Parts: sequence; C-alpha cells; structure tokens
Amino acid sequence: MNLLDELSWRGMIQDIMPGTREQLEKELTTGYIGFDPTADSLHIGSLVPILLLVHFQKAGHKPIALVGGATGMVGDPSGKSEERNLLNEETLQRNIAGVKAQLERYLNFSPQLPNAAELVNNYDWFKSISFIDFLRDTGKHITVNYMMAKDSVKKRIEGETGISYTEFAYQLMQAYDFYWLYQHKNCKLQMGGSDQWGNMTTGTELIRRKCGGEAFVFTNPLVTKSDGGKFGKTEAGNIWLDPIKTSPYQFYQFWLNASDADATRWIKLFTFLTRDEIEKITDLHLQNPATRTLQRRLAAEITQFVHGKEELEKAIETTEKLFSNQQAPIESLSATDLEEIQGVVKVEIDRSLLEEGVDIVSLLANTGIFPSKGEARKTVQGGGVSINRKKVESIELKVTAAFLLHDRYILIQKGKKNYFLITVKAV
RNA sequence: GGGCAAGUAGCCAAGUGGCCAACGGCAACAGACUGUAAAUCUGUCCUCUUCGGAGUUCGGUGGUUCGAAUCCAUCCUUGCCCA
Repeated sequence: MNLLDELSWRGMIQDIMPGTREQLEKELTTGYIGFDPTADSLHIGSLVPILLLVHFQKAGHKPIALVGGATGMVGDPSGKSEERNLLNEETLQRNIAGVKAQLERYLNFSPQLPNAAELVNNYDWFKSISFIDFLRDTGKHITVNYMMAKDSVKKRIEGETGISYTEFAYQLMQAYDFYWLYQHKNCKLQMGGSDQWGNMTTGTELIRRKCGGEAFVFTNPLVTKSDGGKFGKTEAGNIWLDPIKTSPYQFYQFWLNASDADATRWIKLFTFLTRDEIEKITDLHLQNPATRTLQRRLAAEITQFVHGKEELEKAIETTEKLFSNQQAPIESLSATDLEEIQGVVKVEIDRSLLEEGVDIVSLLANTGIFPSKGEARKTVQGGGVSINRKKVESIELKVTAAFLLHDRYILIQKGKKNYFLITVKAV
C-alpha cells in the first residue's frame, strides 16, 4: 500500500500540503521530524512522530530525526498559553544526549542503506550563525504579518499573556532548520504534530522565497483520550520511554488499561499490524470484550517495539501473576513467583520491624508507598489499600511477621492496579 | 514616560473586611458497579497530623485593622490605550 494511504487509514494524517503525494511517488524523498529536548527522555507523546519516521523509512524514504539543541534553548510557543521557562545549559545537554540515544533505537542507521536514517542537532548549524546574519539572511524573507497570522502566535497575541520576541522568533528558527536541511540534505518534507503546522509551513515558505525551492509538509493529529483527559498522564506522571523512569511492566499496564474506544484508535496508530489483522482482532474483541483482546495486543505490540521482546515477556508474566485469577488465595503464588515479579515497585524492610508489629499507616508511609501518613490513612479509610489481596478494613491494623508470605514477602495494593512488593531484608 | 485593567490551589474560575483553606468546573486519585473497560453514583483533592487539631496560602514587600484574598502604599509581571 502507498505510504500516504497507509498513514491515512491509520489516522496518522491531519493536514497535508498539496503536492506531497506526488513528491513521495516521484522519488526517494528525505523527510524530517524535530524533537524538542524538554526532558532527558522522550515520552509516549513522541511515539507517533517516531512511528511516522519508521513508516516513512519502511516505505523506502530517508528519515532524519532532528534534535532541537538550538530551538530547545528558545522554547516553542505552539500549544502553550504561556511563556516558557528557559532550560539551563546543563539540563539541556543532558536532555539532548538522552533524546538522541532513544531515537537511535528506533530507526535503521546502517550506512549501506540508500535510505539510512540520520540524526542531526540544529545547534550544529545555529551555533555559527550570528544574530545579524540571521536577521539579514533569514528574517528579511518573512514578514511579521505572515508570522503573526499563525495560530500559535495569534492565540498568544489575542490572549492576555502576550508572547516574547524570543518565542515569536521560534517559528523562524524552525523554518531555518527546514531550509538548512533542504539545502544540505536535500530534505523536502517535514512531518510533525498538528500543533506544528504553522511552524512547518513557514519553513516551506522560507525555502520558496530564499531559493525558489519546493518543499512539503504533513501533520499527524495529536493523540487524545476519548474521555477528554490528557493522553499519557497518570498520577505517577508521564509515561516515559526510558525503562528507568517507567518500567516496562508499568508501560505495558498503561496500554492494557486503555478504554475500548481508545484502544480501537490507538492500535492503528501505534502498531504496525495490518488492516486485516486489526479487523480480526477488533472482531474478536467485540465477541467477548471481557477478554480485552484489543488492549492486550496493543500493549504487547508497543511494549515490544519500545522495550524489546524479552521485557515484554517479563511484563506479561508479571501481569499474569498479579491480575489473572485474582480470586485465588494469595498463597497460590510461589516464592519464585513473587521473587520474579518484575517492574512493580519493590521495597525492603527490616524483619525486626515486623517482629514488633507495625501499624498499617506507618508501614505505608515509611516504605514510601504513600508520601505521608495522612494520605495513607485517608486511602485506607476509603478502602483503597489491600494487603496480600485482602482489603485493609481498619486503620488500626497491626502488620506482623504473620503477614509474611513464604516468610519474606508482603504484597500491597494501592487501589486495584498498583502493586508494591515489600521484601524482608536477607540477613 | 502617561492612562486603564488584570495577577487566586495542577488548569479554568468565583470570592471584594470576619461565616475563607477559600463556591463551582476540568484533570487526578480511591470506592461501588464492571471487563485491570466506558458511562454513572460516592469519597478525597494546600501541607502535616496522635484525626482532636496544627501550620502555610490568594504576584512580592510593607502598612491600616481586634481581624485582610478582600482596604492603603510600593514594587514586579502581563494585557489594552496614549506618547
């Protein structure tokens, strides 16, 4: 199937510039997406752009992932209602390194490929451009009127927060990136989230005016949740791609918990399954929604893509142990089962603590499962804590060595889904 | 430089001397129901707590007052208008 048709049925195309299809059909095209180093890891919000590049490369085109070392110093006003805080140099360097390392995992960089992926940092070309040069060579080609007409800018100008010159200039920097890549890498296409449309088209405009070239863009819709909540945010914060920040188990769980409505859209967006396969899975799911066929497959595919097969298997194993057969007595989990649980938060305590007996609230607070006694107490009172799968009925409960499973473990649940494993320190 | 307006908890947003830790909505978390869904209903939602309370808030700082998010002064930030 043709790349754009493929992306289109997956719901990955929001807006597309006329002529893009013809360009992609005409020749091996180089296309890029920019990633802002706002943190030292990408999160699942960046997954769609990453997948876009992967699809792009699979279709025989050449992907460039751009890390915004220079633009990251300025701050993109798109989608922001307020002026951003600038990152300090040190943080930025760490972020750039982290983001780069992750991007390298998902694309094929083998030099023998005619369409080998490339990774660039726009700081490399911005560092040697002086302010005056930039004003004369770039600023001159784009009118302020044109820049102000962009939604991201217009919103801020019409709103009551205003926009600094710095952020206003951002779109020009991004436009210059595109121009630079057009000149040096023969890059004729930019992709990105729909909030980037304005910045991206300024790039094609700059290319047209500066050198009469023709370049193209298309955007993907921003991922949403059907209940209106923010995608990718939970109590624990962002879902990161970095396994240290978000364990593969937690990552897997995030997708497994998708609602039916979301899973139906997301499986197209986030996996490489074909249309036929997805239709089959959806049918199966509808026959018996309780099996969560869609969510299982979705979670499996993405976790494998991001963390690899081995981590996926561990995540599934942990999930099975904790969630399948929940009615079974906790004793049915063997010591090995508990030992091998991966990815849930683990806490160690001294045996002496249990020999004396400790009240449940203190235990929860001291182990860091809850940030304070007050919160631990509130949740316990609300019926939100289980110990070894039995709901804690009273805040008076004393936890003693008698609670230990296999003489070593205590399984705590905060809510239904959040597991913590307390282990007695080996002597 | 002059005039006007605004700054309240993660966000939006009420409050304009005591009844204010501050209405309401969103988001978030937990409970019931369920399929580790959705929708719905219930609880929590500044911090800590021996659950009796205690402490710190309404851009910053100083002041008036028995008492201030609310009044005054000043500074900062932002928007609009004028120069």
